[in-house]
Amino acid sequence: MVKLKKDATTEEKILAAAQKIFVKKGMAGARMQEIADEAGINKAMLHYYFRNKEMLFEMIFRQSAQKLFPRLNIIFESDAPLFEKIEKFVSEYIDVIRENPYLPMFVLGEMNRNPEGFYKKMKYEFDFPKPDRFLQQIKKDAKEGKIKPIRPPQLLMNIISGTIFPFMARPMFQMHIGLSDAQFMEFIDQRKTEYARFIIDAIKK
Amino acid sequence: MVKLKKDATTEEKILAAAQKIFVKKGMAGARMQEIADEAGINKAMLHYYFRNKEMLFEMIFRQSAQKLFPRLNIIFESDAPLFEKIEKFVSEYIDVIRENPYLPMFVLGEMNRNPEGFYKKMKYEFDFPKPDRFLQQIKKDAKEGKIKPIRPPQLLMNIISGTIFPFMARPMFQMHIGLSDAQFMEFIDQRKTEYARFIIDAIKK
DNA sequence: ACTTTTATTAACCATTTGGTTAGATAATAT
DNA sequence: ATATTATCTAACCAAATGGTTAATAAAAGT
Repeated sequence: MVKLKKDATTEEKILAAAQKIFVKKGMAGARMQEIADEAGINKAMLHYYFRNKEMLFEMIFRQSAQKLFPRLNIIFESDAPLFEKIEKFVSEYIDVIRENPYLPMFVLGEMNRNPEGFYKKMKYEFDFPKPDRFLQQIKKDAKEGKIKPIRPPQLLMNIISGTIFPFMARPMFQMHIGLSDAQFMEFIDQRKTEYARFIIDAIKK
Repeated sequence: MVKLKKDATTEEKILAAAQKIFVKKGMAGARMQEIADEAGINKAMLHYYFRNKEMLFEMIFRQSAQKLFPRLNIIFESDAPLFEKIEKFVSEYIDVIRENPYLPMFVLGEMNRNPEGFYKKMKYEFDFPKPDRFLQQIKKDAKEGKIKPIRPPQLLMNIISGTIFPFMARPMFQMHIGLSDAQFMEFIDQRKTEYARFIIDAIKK
């Protein structure tokens, strides 16, 4: 319907439109015609530039995963002390998602529907966040008594859950507690600092 | 394909099959024919018992939400002390989801795709969990200095995130850390007790 | 017994949807 | 200028898909 970027190349317009539609409706719910309309071009162009729906989808999925994951590594791989890393992770990652609030539901949802498919592809194709070092750090700090004993994967899961989940549960949460969009954003803003402190409080001695 | 309950009524068979297919593939991805096959009946029966796809879907969605939410109230409304409530919530709710691991993604996903639609319907149609009392309890305990100061909705979100999210991120997580299904279940089992303790550690003085 | 209602099926229908094609137009090279 | 290649469109096509129908079998009333 509404095309945003006027002077973008056709290919870019398609990708932008496809991103929007796929992310909102998923692979199964997205319609090629709708993507074409959104991009303001003829449907045949989609096939001209990207062979078929599946390939276009894969493009978008990869692009989405690229937006979502690589930044993790920057934090995971840094050699800051644990608490600082946690603070950085929560704050920065919330920012990332706030700019693309539908990405987590899209990526995890599609992954859920077709786990094997992605397993093979993704792992080798781009730098997937590798939390090994981060896990090691937790293990070490726990052993040295810097933090309470905790299983590293559990802590990692805790951190990520509290960061990502609020966006996935957003409609439910807003409807439930009765929050406006602005109030939800305020809630998220508080979270940027408070959730890291929460985590740290849970593990510090 | 494989029908499980032999002596179930046709209507039950349809609901069971529809549940399975809808929850796995979502409204858009589910095919009426596939549901019929799964139930081992003629496709026309679906329309005989449930008018059309949308109504069948709504049936399943409601049924799913019923499985997922009402138990929350039992815990929310109880008058146990906070820490006990948290322990109970995490443990019991993980059990609920473990029996229906795809429900959260299904319910939240569909809700995301069509927020307005559900807003109107659900709120009045069945007892939606009302965390008011629980939030009040947190507020009171914080004010009385029983726990560290924390905004009640933030704490609520933390509890729920860590309980539900692991199931939604399961494929990603397993692929990522390299866990077998058995190992993931073990991970979840640990979580039943450890996550409540984690939360409590974060808020206790 | 037989009439009526309920349950079930196979075949069919209309629309949607992903995808193709033949041809036009614009850009680029020679 | 002319040939060649890349970009784009309208019309079309075949398969998939939600939904219907007419006929039949089974159950329930009478």
